[in-house]
Amino acid sequence: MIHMSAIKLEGVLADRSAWKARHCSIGKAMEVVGTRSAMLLLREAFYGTTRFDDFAERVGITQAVAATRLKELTAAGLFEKRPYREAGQRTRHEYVLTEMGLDLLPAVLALMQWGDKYLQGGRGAPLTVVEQRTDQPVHVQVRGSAGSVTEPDQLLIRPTPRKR
Amino acid sequence: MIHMSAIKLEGVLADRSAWKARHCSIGKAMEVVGTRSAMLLLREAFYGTTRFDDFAERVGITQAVAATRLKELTAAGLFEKRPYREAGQRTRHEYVLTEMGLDLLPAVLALMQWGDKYLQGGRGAPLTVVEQRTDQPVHVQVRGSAGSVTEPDQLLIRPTPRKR
DNA sequence: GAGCTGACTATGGTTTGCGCAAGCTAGCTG
DNA sequence: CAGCTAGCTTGCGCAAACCATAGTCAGCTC
Repeated sequence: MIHMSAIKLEGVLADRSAWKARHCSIGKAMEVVGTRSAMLLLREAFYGTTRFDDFAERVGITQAVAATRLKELTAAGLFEKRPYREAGQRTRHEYVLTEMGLDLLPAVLALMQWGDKYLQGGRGAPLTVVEQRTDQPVHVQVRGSAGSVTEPDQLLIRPTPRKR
Repeated sequence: MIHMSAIKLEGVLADRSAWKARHCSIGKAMEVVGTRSAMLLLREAFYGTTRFDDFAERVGITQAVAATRLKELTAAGLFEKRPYREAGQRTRHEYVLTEMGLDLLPAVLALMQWGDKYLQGGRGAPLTVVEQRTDQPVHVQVRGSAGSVTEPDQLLIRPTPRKR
């Protein structure tokens, strides 16, 4: 099984041994959401959970970890901690996803899709994500703005042109 | 900024407090690639790196970590370790992505895209990924098989129907 | 057969992630 | 005003992730 499908590198990047990926977004992203607990808290938030105890209980982590992680994620801007009050109840707090948090959905679904395919021991996905309008399963795809799905060997990386 | 965009849950899933996500693919995926070093090794592999020393050097991790991680990822099936020989050289080994490893590209690019948007302090993406054919930037998107991009609030999760 | 090189392994130490168990506090209910 | 409950915090201990430095080993070149 031979795969010569490395992404092509352009310009100054062409000689991989001549540059270092110092400001790599992947690395930075992993420092924010690179733990199991963080990803699972995000999953829970996508499923609609907003309260502290529910997060800890449903993710299956201790409250100590939940507190630490939620604090970090809130500080990073993925969650917003908001006070709210139900009728006749005292004021409480809920953790709500911000736009920044919501924007991680493709990454989370991509991981889920991959896990469904390779880590479920042939049983396939336990859960199916569908589009309500069409009732068809959704997929996470790499696409060019033009339209169709882009294969890995059709990709090219270049330094982002800097204005001014 | 109010976001009521939790994914909808169907059938037995509707009452979130009544079920546990026990075989969650996201959790399983994070146990395989949930470290910074693993993700960065994958990045390097996508950039075309195949040799041990290059991996360690270019990712910026120690050889000890590189060895451990590459061993794990190979055991998990994301890399294949292959002997090869260049003319007049002795036999060496290279680490090549398998299909399983390649299939993580959408997840890695999704993380990169998110990091580009939120973690580069307004500077934007250091690198741009384009489609060769059209020379247009690519995006990772959640799509229904029908065609267009699916918004988070248009998603619905149900238990996968089991055959037999 | 001395030296080089690629691919590791070994040792020792710090930091982070996580679990278990317990305690604490503000504000509502009885 | 005692008790309950949501939302935490604290203390302890283990294991995993990571770093730095140094050493090993096999097979080629000279």
